[in-house]
Amino acid sequence: MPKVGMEPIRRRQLIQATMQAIDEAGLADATVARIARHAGVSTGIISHYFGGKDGLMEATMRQILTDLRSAVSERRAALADDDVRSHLRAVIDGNFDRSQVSQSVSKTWLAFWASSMHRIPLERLQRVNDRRLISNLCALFRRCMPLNEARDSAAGLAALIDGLWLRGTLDPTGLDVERARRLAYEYADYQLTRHMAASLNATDSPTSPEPSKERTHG
Amino acid sequence: MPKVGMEPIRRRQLIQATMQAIDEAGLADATVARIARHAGVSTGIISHYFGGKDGLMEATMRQILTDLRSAVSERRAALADDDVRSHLRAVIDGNFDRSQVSQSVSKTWLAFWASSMHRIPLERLQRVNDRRLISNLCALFRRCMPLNEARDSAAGLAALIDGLWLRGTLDPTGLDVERARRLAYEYADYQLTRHMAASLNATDSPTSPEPSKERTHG
DNA sequence: AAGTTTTTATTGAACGTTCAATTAACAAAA
DNA sequence: TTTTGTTAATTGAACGTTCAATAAAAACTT
Repeated sequence: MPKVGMEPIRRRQLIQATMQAIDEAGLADATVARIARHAGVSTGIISHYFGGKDGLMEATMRQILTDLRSAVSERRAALADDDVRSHLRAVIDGNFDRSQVSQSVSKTWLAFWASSMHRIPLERLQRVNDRRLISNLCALFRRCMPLNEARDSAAGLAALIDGLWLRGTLDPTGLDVERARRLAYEYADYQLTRHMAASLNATDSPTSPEPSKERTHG
Repeated sequence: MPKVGMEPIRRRQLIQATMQAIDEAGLADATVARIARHAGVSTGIISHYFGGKDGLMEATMRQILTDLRSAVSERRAALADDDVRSHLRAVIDGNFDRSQVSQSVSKTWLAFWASSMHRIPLERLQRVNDRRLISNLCALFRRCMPLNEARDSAAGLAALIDGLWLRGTLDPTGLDVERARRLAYEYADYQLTRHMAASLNATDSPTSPEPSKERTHG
């Protein structure tokens, strides 16, 4: 009879080893030999369980997306209050979880992000995730503002989250998670209050103020 | 004497061809053969003018950064008004120029962004550019708010710009430049007015408002 | 013993680099 | 004007390396 229950163990091992290899050497130099070495197994095992390197890469990205999805939905499910603001903060917190977990996850995410533009299977996974974030945010903002404004608020907040995360990943110092969450919180609050003020004042001038007038050039 | 003055022509040709190749097939499949084919020359010429593939890649990234630098500084130099708000908008406009120029530039930028974490020469170039953007923004915000707040405003706006650009690059639809600029403008204005309101009210509570009913923190 | 898991050795394709040969431009010599 | 010499520019085939995939042997579990 066979050796039993090895498959899920090996799959988790190899996915973890893939992230470590990408963290260590980048996607271009994450060879099957290096990945296998990280997992403490031989190279042939990768084709055995994933059909090949591409299969392992896709499984790794799918794992990362699944983890992010869980991080967000768990936080939203655990909310005591059901107001928009709390849900927005839960989404923000969940999205910055991926950085907290480990540097290897962040680097792997970024590597896949870049290569998803040219690898169809990765692109599909990427787009599903992107749409979910926008969709979640838009549905929340929709509770207290018209659709068009909700769309812009969602696009802006999603961009800010991704931008903060991206800069934190590239920064050798690492991401300052507390600061990133604070900036994202403030932006979300700004979007909420901005609409409240507009609907209260009922003015038709939603555009910008004139903060200061200066001269010199930096 | 030989055919003279070919070097600057070939260098420009090959850098252009590199971006096209990366746009077409991604950094991983941007082989010297493909790049040479795009430029209409033979493979050997790359080593002749750039010392090798790595040299060409570095030169390509340097070109992109130089173009961005020019786009920003030209817009700032051409400003009629010298107030903070105008300068911020010039920086924003300049940063979204790189997307307008062409898709190949955006894709190349993103590819280098991801690989800069593992290639030291690219990382150095990347960091110089990052610091310049933050430094520019921080100096501008510094004109009308304390240093700590200016730092946060700069970090937030830089993240929003990069996030909008990143999402636009990944989106097959392409970046909606007008919308991206509008969202960045609004965020910049929010940072400016936020401080004005705080300094006018002279309250010691610079934190968030209360848009909807809530209690706990996510 | 029987069958699955795992290793090891091998294969063929693809890559970047190199370099001897060729081409083209120009100046000097005839 | 024509010829010859010189040299940068350019080619492309050959080379050595590296990689993922494969298959057959080995090890291990039931």
